[in-house]
Amino acid sequence: MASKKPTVQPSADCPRTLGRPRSERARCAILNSTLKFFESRQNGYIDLTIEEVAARAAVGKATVYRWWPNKAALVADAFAFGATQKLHFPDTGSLVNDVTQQMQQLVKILRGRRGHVVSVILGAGQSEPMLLTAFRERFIMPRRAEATGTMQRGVARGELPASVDIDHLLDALYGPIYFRFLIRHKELTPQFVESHCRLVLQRVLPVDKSRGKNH
Amino acid sequence: MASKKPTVQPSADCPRTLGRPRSERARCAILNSTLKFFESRQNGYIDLTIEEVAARAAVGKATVYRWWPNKAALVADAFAFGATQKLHFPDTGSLVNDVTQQMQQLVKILRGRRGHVVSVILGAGQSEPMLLTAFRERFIMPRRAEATGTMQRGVARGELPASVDIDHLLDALYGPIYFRFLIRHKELTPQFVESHCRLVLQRVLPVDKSRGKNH
Amino acid sequence: MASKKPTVQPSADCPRTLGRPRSERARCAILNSTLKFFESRQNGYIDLTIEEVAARAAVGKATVYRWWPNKAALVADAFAFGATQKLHFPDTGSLVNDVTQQMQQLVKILRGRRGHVVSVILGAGQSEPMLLTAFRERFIMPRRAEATGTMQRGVARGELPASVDIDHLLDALYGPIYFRFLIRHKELTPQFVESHCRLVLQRVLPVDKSRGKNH
Amino acid sequence: MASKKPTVQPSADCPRTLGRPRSERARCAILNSTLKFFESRQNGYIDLTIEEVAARAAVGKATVYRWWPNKAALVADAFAFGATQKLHFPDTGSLVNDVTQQMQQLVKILRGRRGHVVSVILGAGQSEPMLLTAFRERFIMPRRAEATGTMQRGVARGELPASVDIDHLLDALYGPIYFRFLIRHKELTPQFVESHCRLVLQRVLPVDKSRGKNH
DNA sequence: CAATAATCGAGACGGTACGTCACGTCTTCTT
DNA sequence: AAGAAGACGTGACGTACCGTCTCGATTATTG
Repeated sequence: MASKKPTVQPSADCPRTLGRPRSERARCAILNSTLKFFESRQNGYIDLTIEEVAARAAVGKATVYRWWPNKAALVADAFAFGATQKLHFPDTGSLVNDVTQQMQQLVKILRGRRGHVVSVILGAGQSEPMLLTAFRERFIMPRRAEATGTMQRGVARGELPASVDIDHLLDALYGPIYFRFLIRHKELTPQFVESHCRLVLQRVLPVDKSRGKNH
Repeated sequence: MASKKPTVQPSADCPRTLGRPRSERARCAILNSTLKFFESRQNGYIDLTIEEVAARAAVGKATVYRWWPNKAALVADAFAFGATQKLHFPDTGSLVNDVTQQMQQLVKILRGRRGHVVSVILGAGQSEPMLLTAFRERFIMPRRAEATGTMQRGVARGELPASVDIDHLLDALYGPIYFRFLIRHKELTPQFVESHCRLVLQRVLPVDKSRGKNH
Repeated sequence: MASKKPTVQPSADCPRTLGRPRSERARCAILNSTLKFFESRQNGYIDLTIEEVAARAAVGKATVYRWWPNKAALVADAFAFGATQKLHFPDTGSLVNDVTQQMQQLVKILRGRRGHVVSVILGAGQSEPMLLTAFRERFIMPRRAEATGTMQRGVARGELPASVDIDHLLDALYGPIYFRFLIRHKELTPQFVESHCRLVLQRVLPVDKSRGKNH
Repeated sequence: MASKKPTVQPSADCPRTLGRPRSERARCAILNSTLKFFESRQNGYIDLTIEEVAARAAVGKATVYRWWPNKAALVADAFAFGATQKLHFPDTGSLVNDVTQQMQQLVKILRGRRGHVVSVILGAGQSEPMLLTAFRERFIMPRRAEATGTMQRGVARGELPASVDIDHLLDALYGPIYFRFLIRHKELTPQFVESHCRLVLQRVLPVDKSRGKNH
């Protein structure tokens, strides 16, 4: 579907010159009104209406449809627009420390205002492949790439065996976080994060150095 | 919430004798038509229309609304109605075996027809607390209770330390499964299940027998 | 349409014996609840609901349908059931007096509680021939027959010419009453009745005796 | 009642410039489809369905509700929209002639296609004050105003006494027409009109010239 | 500077599904 | 057999949003 509606800025080869230029005010107002809707908690993807988004942004409905083909695209863009940039891995020299600290940051986000947007997107994404893909590409994957770097540093330092399956390890680390976040059967506390990091990494660490190696 | 609309069977204190009794045919037709809708894959919770459910079940719309207050309740009931009963833990004498086998069954379900219903419910549940609660109570929790039993057998057998946090352990086991199931960043293969079980359950024993004690 | 549902009481030749006899209580309750509905003023035929009639009469809906084929029949019966019997022509020896007195009684009814039922029936009757016919046969015609008698007495007394068209005369007398009653453009006062009787009868009376005949 | 839904054309104080303008095509299609429904005879006000009106006009249901608050308003407007304009009093120099001719026109309309609309409106109007009022203001009253003019000419010409109660006289003239039209107990023939006009207007003159004065 | 062109706000349009209500029928048990 | 209770399939109700379509007004570039 080569849509005529450019979600991103016009590419350089397209003149993009005639007529009134797109209103930046409108764009921001729309994205913000979308974010605001979710951040109030309680409301879900289904309850989000373009009609209301437009009204709250003091924008014509057509202006929304001109730039976003559907609700999913709008929500994905809104999320990216407001995405927290400050979610990074430190480099303290200790794998466990690095991972734990980053996961604590993640959990803080998930439990905060912005967290609701994440669950809404993941939820709606189950019925809207586009939305899920967008979330994966824009949120999960970049962080995963960085996490891979952290793991490789761990391997280099000898904290992890060279044979470790990093993808598996990341799922083992983050899976239970999202599990509790999405199923809500138990609270997602910092204590849980702490203890979970230890649980998983303890299993992949080479045998405790203090006890001596096995060979 | 003392709703007038009893989704469950009438409690004993209600005479339940006056008037025409509820049609069992209608009830089944409605639930089946709901299930069928999701099992076709592709369609999401938003696309499910009470109007269509009623029509496909050859039932009046009002009959649906008489017994289910909203779409979420209907879907939850439909899921429970068709819920796979054959998802149980064997008792092979080996914790790893028991858990692995049950998780393989679970993954088979998640990857099959019924799996789509699960993702739809979990997805919609992010915006409909009632739906999520229903799914948790009816699907997750019963299995979790059984799993707890299996773990306790493991403790009794000495495969797990008495101090183990079973809730945490279950999240460590199942979280990554659901993570891959919901985020879809990597395929949810039997190999992954196998290897993940090993990862989490290995070295849980207070002392790995094959390596001998340290003192 | 030889309906199985007898609106009138069973004829004598029908045994009418098997099973539980029709409940007189139910019949009265239904008719009364129907009348009561209209007498509150404000509510119209369209707003009358069999559901509500049954509920207010503490009667099963089916019991209403068993005895009355439709709303029109029910309303017609209810009207007949509660029909004022005290609408008769006096015989004072003076045509003008007789007619005036009866018309004043009629107007009193039309302006009272029961009047609303009349307008409702006439109104609904415009779209339900059966209802209009019922009202005509049960209310208009009997009175008209009596009026015809009064007129004939007038002819006998020499108050009216023998050539008078009684049907026309009655329409000239009652038409304007119902006109004001139904169109509501002017109030239907006793003064109007008084003056209208004089207007019409003055035109059909033989030339005023006090002035003597012309030849 | 300062309704937001303007049934009439926008008043001058309203800019009426923003947004897409109201579709004249839709307005006409709706009114015509309403009229057509009644002109088929047989069907009554109750049977008229907004759903069907909209469908037959190839118009969204919401468009009907946007401009007319209820069925009554729609029917009233439809009637006004198609209202016969050619119902006027001639000025032949003779009161009896003028009135007779106009009443014959009226009766022709009442007995024709459009007559059914009139009876439907008057009927439904008995339960819907708004509808009755609309009919009175738009149909009855304008004609009555004109009739008053005709009567006043009669007074000027000496055909009527200056003291005549014109309202009463008009009711005496038109009441019986509508009486027969609504009760349907006798046919509404041109002969009846002819003879009724004569009845009411004869001897209205203070002194019948043809017979000479009495003193 | 005027013409051109795309966007803006506003809001009406033809639709679809909503959740409710009453219809007239039915099925049960009770009287 | 008739009663009350109340669930049934049906279909219209009036509402809310959908995504599209005019409008007049605005804001840039181009001739």
